[in-house]
Amino acid sequence: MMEEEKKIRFKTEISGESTWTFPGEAPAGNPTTTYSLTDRESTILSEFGWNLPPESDDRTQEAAGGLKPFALQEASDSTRRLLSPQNRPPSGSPAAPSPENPSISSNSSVDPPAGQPESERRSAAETSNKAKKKKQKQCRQPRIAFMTKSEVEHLEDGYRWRKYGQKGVKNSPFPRSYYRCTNSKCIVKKRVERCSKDPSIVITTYEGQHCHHSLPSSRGFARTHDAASSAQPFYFSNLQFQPHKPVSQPGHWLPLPPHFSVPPAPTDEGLLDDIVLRRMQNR
DNA sequence: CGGTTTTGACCCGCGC
DNA sequence: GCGCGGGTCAAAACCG
Repeated sequence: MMEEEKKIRFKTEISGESTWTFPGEAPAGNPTTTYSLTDRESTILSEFGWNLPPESDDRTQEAAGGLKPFALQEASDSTRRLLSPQNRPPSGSPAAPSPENPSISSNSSVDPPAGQPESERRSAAETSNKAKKKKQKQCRQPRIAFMTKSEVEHLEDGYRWRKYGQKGVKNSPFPRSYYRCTNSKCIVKKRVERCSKDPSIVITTYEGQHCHHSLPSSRGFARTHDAASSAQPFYFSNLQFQPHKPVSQPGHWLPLPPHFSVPPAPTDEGLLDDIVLRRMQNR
Protein backbone atom coordinates (compact mmCIF):
# COMPACT_ATOMS: atom_id res chain seq x y z
CA MET A 1 0.00 0.00 0.00
CA MET A 2 1.28 3.37 -0.91
CA GLU A 3 2.01 5.83 1.83
CA GLU A 4 0.50 8.52 -0.32
CA GLU A 5 -2.86 6.84 0.00
CA LYS A 6 -3.09 7.55 3.67
CA LYS A 7 -2.20 11.18 3.51
CA ILE A 8 -4.64 13.53 5.08
CA ARG A 9 -4.99 17.25 4.78
CA PHE A 10 -6.63 19.38 7.34
CA LYS A 11 -8.28 22.74 7.37
CA THR A 12 -9.93 25.11 9.75
CA GLU A 13 -12.34 27.70 8.51
CA ILE A 14 -13.39 30.46 10.81
CA SER A 15 -15.36 33.50 9.79
CA GLY A 16 -14.83 32.71 6.17
CA GLU A 17 -11.07 32.53 6.43
CA SER A 18 -9.65 29.16 5.70
CA THR A 19 -6.41 27.52 4.81
CA TRP A 20 -5.64 24.02 3.76
CA THR A 21 -2.42 22.76 5.18
CA PHE A 22 -0.53 19.79 3.91
CA PRO A 23 1.33 17.50 6.20
CA GLY A 24 4.44 19.26 7.36
CA GLU A 25 3.63 22.39 5.45
CA ALA A 26 3.15 25.89 6.75
CA PRO A 27 -0.13 27.65 5.99
CA ALA A 28 0.40 30.60 3.72
CA GLY A 29 0.90 33.81 5.62
CA ASN A 30 0.95 32.07 8.93
CA PRO A 31 4.15 30.12 9.12
CA THR A 32 4.71 30.50 12.82
CA THR A 33 1.72 28.49 13.92
CA THR A 34 2.25 25.55 11.69
CA TYR A 35 3.76 22.97 13.91
CA SER A 36 2.22 23.57 17.27
CA LEU A 37 -1.22 24.06 18.68
CA THR A 38 -2.22 26.62 21.21
CA ASP A 39 -4.56 25.79 24.06
CA ARG A 40 -7.24 27.49 22.08
CA GLU A 41 -6.68 25.31 19.06
CA SER A 42 -6.67 22.22 21.17
CA THR A 43 -9.93 23.40 22.62
CA ILE A 44 -11.36 23.74 19.14
CA LEU A 45 -10.38 20.23 18.27
CA SER A 46 -11.71 18.85 21.49
CA GLU A 47 -14.98 20.57 20.73
CA PHE A 48 -15.09 18.58 17.54
CA GLY A 49 -14.52 15.45 19.52
CA TRP A 50 -10.81 15.08 19.16
CA ASN A 51 -9.96 14.30 22.74
CA LEU A 52 -6.80 12.44 22.20
CA PRO A 53 -5.07 10.55 24.92
CA PRO A 54 -1.67 12.05 25.74
CA GLU A 55 0.21 8.81 25.43
CA SER A 56 1.48 7.45 22.18
CA ASP A 57 1.32 3.83 21.20
CA ASP A 58 4.04 2.36 19.05
CA ARG A 59 1.90 -0.56 17.96
CA THR A 60 -0.77 1.77 16.70
CA GLN A 61 1.86 3.83 14.99
CA GLU A 62 3.05 0.81 13.14
CA ALA A 63 -0.45 -0.11 12.17
CA ALA A 64 -1.01 3.37 10.89
CA GLY A 65 1.77 2.92 8.41
CA GLY A 66 3.48 6.22 8.98
CA LEU A 67 1.40 9.22 8.13
CA LYS A 68 2.90 12.61 7.89
CA PRO A 69 1.72 15.28 10.27
CA PHE A 70 -0.58 18.05 9.25
CA ALA A 71 -0.86 21.53 10.55
CA LEU A 72 -3.51 23.77 11.91
CA GLN A 73 -4.26 27.33 11.22
CA GLU A 74 -4.33 29.86 14.02
CA ALA A 75 -7.87 30.26 15.27
CA SER A 76 -9.53 33.64 15.23
CA ASP A 77 -11.16 35.63 17.99
CA SER A 78 -14.60 34.60 16.86
CA THR A 79 -13.75 30.99 17.47
CA ARG A 80 -12.44 31.83 20.89
CA ARG A 81 -15.75 33.49 21.64
CA LEU A 82 -17.75 30.58 20.33
CA LEU A 83 -15.73 28.10 22.28
CA SER A 84 -15.37 30.07 25.44
CA PRO A 85 -16.71 28.31 28.54
CA GLN A 86 -19.67 30.60 28.96
CA ASN A 87 -20.85 29.84 25.44
CA ARG A 88 -20.16 26.17 25.59
CA PRO A 89 -22.89 23.84 26.70
CA PRO A 90 -22.00 21.50 29.52
CA SER A 91 -20.64 18.26 28.20
CA GLY A 92 -23.34 15.78 27.36
CA SER A 93 -26.18 18.22 27.76
CA PRO A 94 -28.08 20.12 25.11
CA ALA A 95 -26.70 23.48 24.19
CA ALA A 96 -28.51 26.44 25.62
CA PRO A 97 -29.90 29.06 23.27
CA SER A 98 -27.83 32.16 23.09
CA PRO A 99 -27.36 35.18 20.86
CA GLU A 100 -24.24 33.47 19.60
CA ASN A 101 -26.19 30.35 18.84
CA PRO A 102 -29.69 31.32 17.82
CA SER A 103 -30.45 28.21 15.85
CA ILE A 104 -30.17 26.07 18.93
CA SER A 105 -33.40 27.43 20.30
CA SER A 106 -36.59 25.54 19.61
CA ASN A 107 -37.31 24.96 15.96
CA SER A 108 -39.96 27.61 15.54
CA SER A 109 -38.94 28.10 11.94
CA VAL A 110 -40.11 24.63 11.09
CA ASP A 111 -43.29 24.94 13.12
CA PRO A 112 -45.44 27.38 11.16
CA PRO A 113 -48.79 28.27 12.66
CA ALA A 114 -51.52 25.92 11.59
CA GLY A 115 -54.73 26.91 9.86
CA GLN A 116 -53.14 29.24 7.32
CA PRO A 117 -52.81 28.82 3.57
CA GLU A 118 -49.47 27.46 2.51
CA SER A 119 -48.48 30.70 0.81
CA GLU A 120 -49.28 32.82 3.88
CA ARG A 121 -47.55 30.45 6.18
CA ARG A 122 -44.57 30.49 3.90
CA SER A 123 -44.32 34.24 3.69
CA ALA A 124 -44.81 34.64 7.41
CA ALA A 125 -42.20 32.04 8.06
CA GLU A 126 -39.92 33.67 5.55
CA THR A 127 -39.94 37.04 7.26
CA SER A 128 -39.20 35.52 10.62
CA ASN A 129 -36.64 33.23 9.12
CA LYS A 130 -34.82 36.07 7.44
CA ALA A 131 -33.84 37.65 10.70
CA LYS A 132 -32.81 34.33 12.11
CA LYS A 133 -30.80 33.42 9.07
CA LYS A 134 -29.09 36.78 9.12
CA LYS A 135 -28.15 36.29 12.73
CA GLN A 136 -26.99 32.79 11.98
CA LYS A 137 -24.75 34.01 9.22
CA GLN A 138 -23.29 36.69 11.43
CA CYS A 139 -22.21 34.20 14.03
CA ARG A 140 -21.25 31.39 11.73
CA GLN A 141 -20.03 28.30 13.46
CA PRO A 142 -16.35 27.49 13.20
CA ARG A 143 -15.62 24.89 10.61
CA ILE A 144 -13.12 22.18 10.45
CA ALA A 145 -12.40 20.14 7.39
CA PHE A 146 -10.13 17.38 6.29
CA MET A 147 -9.31 15.47 3.17
CA THR A 148 -9.06 11.72 3.05
CA LYS A 149 -8.42 9.13 0.45
CA SER A 150 -11.57 7.11 0.35
CA GLU A 151 -13.77 5.30 -2.09
CA VAL A 152 -16.85 6.17 -0.13
CA GLU A 153 -17.96 9.71 0.54
CA HIS A 154 -19.86 9.44 3.76
CA LEU A 155 -17.30 8.23 6.27
CA GLU A 156 -18.46 6.66 9.49
CA ASP A 157 -17.83 9.03 12.38
CA GLY A 158 -20.03 7.70 15.16
CA TYR A 159 -22.83 10.20 14.72
CA ARG A 160 -26.00 9.81 12.74
CA TRP A 161 -26.54 12.21 9.87
CA ARG A 162 -29.52 13.11 7.77
CA LYS A 163 -28.89 14.36 4.28
CA TYR A 164 -30.78 17.55 3.58
CA GLY A 165 -29.35 18.66 0.30
CA GLN A 166 -27.08 18.03 -2.59
CA LYS A 167 -25.69 20.54 -5.00
CA GLY A 168 -23.48 20.52 -8.00
CA VAL A 169 -20.18 22.20 -7.44
CA LYS A 170 -18.77 24.67 -9.89
CA ASN A 171 -15.74 23.36 -11.78
CA SER A 172 -16.29 19.93 -10.35
CA PRO A 173 -18.08 16.92 -11.79
CA PHE A 174 -18.89 15.75 -8.29
CA PRO A 175 -21.83 16.98 -6.24
CA ARG A 176 -21.57 18.26 -2.68
CA SER A 177 -23.80 16.66 -0.08
CA TYR A 178 -25.15 18.43 2.97
CA TYR A 179 -25.85 16.57 6.19
CA ARG A 180 -27.28 17.53 9.55
CA CYS A 181 -26.92 15.65 12.80
CA THR A 182 -30.12 13.70 13.39
CA ASN A 183 -30.21 14.78 17.00
CA SER A 184 -32.84 17.51 16.94
CA LYS A 185 -31.01 19.52 19.57
CA CYS A 186 -27.72 19.31 17.78
CA ILE A 187 -26.90 21.92 15.17
CA VAL A 188 -23.83 20.31 13.72
CA LYS A 189 -23.66 20.16 9.95
CA LYS A 190 -21.39 18.36 7.64
CA ARG A 191 -20.52 18.84 4.00
CA VAL A 192 -19.07 16.07 1.93
CA GLU A 193 -17.61 16.43 -1.53
CA ARG A 194 -15.02 14.88 -3.74
CA CYS A 195 -11.95 16.74 -4.81
CA SER A 196 -12.34 17.62 -8.47
CA LYS A 197 -8.62 17.26 -9.08
CA ASP A 198 -8.33 13.93 -7.35
CA PRO A 199 -11.61 12.00 -7.22
CA SER A 200 -10.13 9.58 -4.75
CA ILE A 201 -10.00 12.34 -2.14
CA VAL A 202 -13.06 13.10 -0.05
CA ILE A 203 -13.34 16.52 1.57
CA THR A 204 -15.43 16.49 4.73
CA THR A 205 -16.29 19.74 6.47
CA TYR A 206 -17.83 19.85 9.93
CA GLU A 207 -19.57 22.96 11.19
CA GLY A 208 -20.68 23.42 14.76
CA GLN A 209 -20.33 21.44 17.92
CA HIS A 210 -22.15 18.28 18.95
CA CYS A 211 -24.11 18.77 22.13
CA HIS A 212 -24.35 15.05 22.76
CA HIS A 213 -22.25 11.93 22.70
CA SER A 214 -21.67 9.84 19.67
CA LEU A 215 -23.57 6.59 19.49
CA PRO A 216 -22.28 3.94 21.85
CA SER A 217 -22.38 1.31 19.16
CA SER A 218 -21.97 1.05 15.43
CA ARG A 219 -25.01 -1.17 15.10
CA GLY A 220 -27.23 1.63 13.95
CA PHE A 221 -24.95 2.29 11.03
CA ALA A 222 -25.19 -0.92 9.12
CA ARG A 223 -25.55 0.77 5.79
CA THR A 224 -22.80 3.36 6.03
CA HIS A 225 -20.70 0.90 7.93
CA ASP A 226 -20.87 -1.54 5.07
CA ALA A 227 -20.32 1.16 2.55
CA ALA A 228 -17.31 2.40 4.43
CA SER A 229 -15.67 -0.95 4.48
CA SER A 230 -13.94 -0.28 1.20
CA ALA A 231 -12.50 3.00 2.39
CA GLN A 232 -8.92 3.45 3.39
CA PRO A 233 -8.39 3.78 7.09
CA PHE A 234 -6.73 7.09 7.81
CA TYR A 235 -4.76 8.41 10.66
CA PHE A 236 -3.06 11.46 11.96
CA SER A 237 -0.38 12.20 14.43
CA ASN A 238 -1.45 13.32 17.86
CA LEU A 239 1.70 15.25 18.47
CA GLN A 240 0.23 18.44 17.11
CA PHE A 241 -2.41 18.32 19.78
CA GLN A 242 -0.02 18.89 22.63
CA PRO A 243 -0.64 22.51 23.59
CA HIS A 244 2.36 24.71 22.86
CA LYS A 245 4.41 21.67 22.11
CA PRO A 246 5.98 21.62 18.69
CA VAL A 247 5.90 18.49 16.64
CA SER A 248 9.11 16.76 17.45
CA GLN A 249 9.36 14.52 14.45
CA PRO A 250 7.12 12.83 12.02
CA GLY A 251 6.69 9.15 12.51
CA HIS A 252 4.58 8.82 15.66
CA TRP A 253 1.08 8.00 14.70
CA LEU A 254 -2.25 7.30 16.28
CA PRO A 255 -5.54 6.37 14.70
CA LEU A 256 -8.02 9.08 14.01
CA PRO A 257 -10.38 9.66 16.88
CA PRO A 258 -12.97 6.92 16.84
CA HIS A 259 -15.89 8.78 15.40
CA PHE A 260 -13.82 9.73 12.37
CA SER A 261 -12.36 6.34 11.80
CA VAL A 262 -13.22 4.01 9.01
CA PRO A 263 -13.62 0.45 10.20
CA PRO A 264 -11.35 -1.91 8.28
CA ALA A 265 -14.05 -4.49 7.81
CA PRO A 266 -17.79 -4.66 8.38
CA THR A 267 -17.32 -7.54 10.76
CA ASP A 268 -15.05 -5.56 13.04
CA GLU A 269 -17.85 -4.18 15.11
CA GLY A 270 -16.36 -5.11 18.42
CA LEU A 271 -13.25 -3.19 17.63
CA LEU A 272 -15.21 -0.07 16.94
CA ASP A 273 -17.16 -0.51 20.11
CA ASP A 274 -13.94 -0.59 22.03
CA ILE A 275 -12.77 2.59 20.46
CA VAL A 276 -16.01 4.41 21.04
CA LEU A 277 -16.08 3.35 24.65
CA ARG A 278 -12.58 4.65 25.11
CA ARG A 279 -13.64 7.91 23.64
CA MET A 280 -16.62 8.20 25.93
CA GLN A 281 -14.42 7.56 28.90
CA ASN A 282 -12.39 10.54 27.87
CA ARG A 283 -15.40 12.81 28.15
C1' DC B 1 -45.16 3.77 9.51
C1' DG B 2 -41.34 6.46 10.70
C1' DG B 3 -37.00 7.89 9.28
C1' DT B 4 -34.00 8.98 5.41
C1' DT B 5 -32.88 10.36 0.71
C1' DT B 6 -33.79 12.79 -3.48
C1' DT B 7 -34.37 16.82 -5.96
C1' DG B 8 -36.26 21.08 -7.72
C1' DA B 9 -37.21 25.51 -5.97
C1' DC B 10 -36.01 29.16 -3.33
C1' DC B 11 -33.14 32.56 -0.66
C1' DC B 12 -29.19 35.24 0.05
C1' DG B 13 -24.58 37.10 -0.28
C1' DC B 14 -21.15 38.60 -3.23
C1' DG B 15 -18.73 40.23 -7.26
C1' DC B 16 -19.10 42.72 -11.42
C1' DG C 1 -29.15 45.97 -10.48
C1' DC C 2 -28.09 41.54 -12.12
C1' DG C 3 -26.29 37.04 -12.39
C1' DC C 4 -23.98 33.37 -10.21
C1' DG C 5 -23.02 30.11 -6.79
C1' DG C 6 -23.57 28.27 -2.16
C1' DG C 7 -26.72 26.77 1.13
C1' DT C 8 -31.37 25.38 2.69
C1' DC C 9 -36.19 23.99 2.42
C1' DA C 10 -39.75 20.81 1.81
C1' DA C 11 -42.61 17.56 -0.72
C1' DA C 12 -42.37 13.21 -2.66
C1' DA C 13 -40.19 8.91 -3.04
C1' DC C 14 -37.89 5.36 -0.95
C1' DC C 15 -36.60 1.91 2.46
C1' DG C 16 -36.38 -1.18 6.44
